[in-house]
Amino acid sequence: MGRSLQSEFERKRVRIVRSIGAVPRGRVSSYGAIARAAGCPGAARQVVRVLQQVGGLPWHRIVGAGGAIKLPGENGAEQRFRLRMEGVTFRGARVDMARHEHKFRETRKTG
DNA sequence: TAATTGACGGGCA
DNA sequence: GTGCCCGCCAATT
Repeated sequence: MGRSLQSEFERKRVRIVRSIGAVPRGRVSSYGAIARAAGCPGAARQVVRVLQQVGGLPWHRIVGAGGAIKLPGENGAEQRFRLRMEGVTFRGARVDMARHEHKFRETRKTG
């Protein structure tokens, strides 16, 4: 097969990028959930790296487990602002995950 | 080559 | 609810 030019890491990164991009407006997902959806369970830190490196992604829709905003300082404030602008509601300092967590669906046909 | 660093996650006191 | 520890992965130093 001809995809040998891409390393395993690069392919994982692509899947992570696509998973992040799949989170619709008004909904959120967590670092760990994105990693799992991309087929890389346990690679939450890798999701962070992608968010930092790749532009044009809905970075504000990615939060910590339980809906915690993990960005420090002004960046965290902007994330909350952007989420609110999309209609996302909070429960204290955290996103109301019960209402806004995005559910990824498997690539299974039998749905 | 080894140690350190991060927008992490989960278990436990 | 909070703080500490350990596991996790890759890039940097």
